[in-house]
Amino acid sequence: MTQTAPSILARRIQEAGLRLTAPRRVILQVLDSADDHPDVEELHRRAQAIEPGISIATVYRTMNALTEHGLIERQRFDDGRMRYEAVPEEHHDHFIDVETGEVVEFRSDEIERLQQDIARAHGFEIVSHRLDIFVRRKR
Amino acid sequence: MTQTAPSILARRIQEAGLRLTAPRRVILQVLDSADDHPDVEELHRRAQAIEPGISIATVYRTMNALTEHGLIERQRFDDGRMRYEAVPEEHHDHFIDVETGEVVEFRSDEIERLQQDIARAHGFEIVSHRLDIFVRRKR
DNA sequence: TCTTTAATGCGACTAATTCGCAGTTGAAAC
DNA sequence: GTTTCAACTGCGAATTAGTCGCATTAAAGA
Ligand SMILES: [Mn+2]
Ligand SMILES: [Mn+2]
Ligand SMILES: [Zn+2]
Ligand SMILES: [Zn+2]
Repeated sequence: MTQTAPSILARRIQEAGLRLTAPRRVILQVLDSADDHPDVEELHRRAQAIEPGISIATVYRTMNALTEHGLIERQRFDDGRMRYEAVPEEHHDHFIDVETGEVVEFRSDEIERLQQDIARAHGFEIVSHRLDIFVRRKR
Repeated sequence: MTQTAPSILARRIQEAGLRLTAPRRVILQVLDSADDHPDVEELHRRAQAIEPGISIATVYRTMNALTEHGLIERQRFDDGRMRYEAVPEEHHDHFIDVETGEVVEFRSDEIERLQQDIARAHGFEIVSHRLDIFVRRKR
């Protein structure tokens, strides 16, 4: 039987003590082949395309489990919904094009370092942060 | 009759072509005397304390009107709800203490400038941005 | 193969916010 | 001061994103 290549996340989900179920296999495959920042509804749509019958509740629960175990990253831009992306090699922040909705990633070591400095000066240690820059294309 | 001093926002709301109604007077008074980042439920609670009978729908609608006219600033930290604050003299970003929920404001001209630089390098112009730093007190 | 218990699908529920509607009222025009 | 009328209000119903209870299924370790 031709079977889909095992997801990169599949290993990690089992290492985390989670079960690798059929719906999860599909969701992980969707996540592996995503290079954007889909929300649950979009993930569900993509999962359905591979294997109809997967419940949206399962997508929600799976994404929660993955997030809690640090296997995926969760973002909320400006519309209400949560968006997901693979845990990146290296932390990055986001430009969001207000006209198109397009998301562009960037990283500034300088900004990261300045945040550390400012937090320290306030007697805080950083747990996490989010820098969303809403932009439009210059012309 | 002793009447509350007219809200600073009262003038501006009329300049914006909005009506200065009784519920709005109360809400504006609440906003003027707030120095934190209350959500709608908290604003409603405070408004009710001054004048019972004000509907939460009115608070929602008023905050939307104020936001649309740029008379107030709207934030969403990490819980789902929207939070509001007076439009600040000068833009600032936020530390959010993950243990207490406390919000501390800060401003870094350097970070602001770097954002401009990076956006420009990507061919973007910045519409707005948000930098939320989730922290805990160092000890 | 057996057993245990996490995971699933479903539909009901919740929380935050919006909306339709009938009645009220600010404020501009008389 | 009175009239006028669209903006605003309170109410409850609707919407949206996400969670949860429950009976059933099925991973995966023994
Ligand atoms: Mn990203
Ligand atoms: Mn602030
Ligand atoms: Zn960053
Ligand atoms: Zn800033």
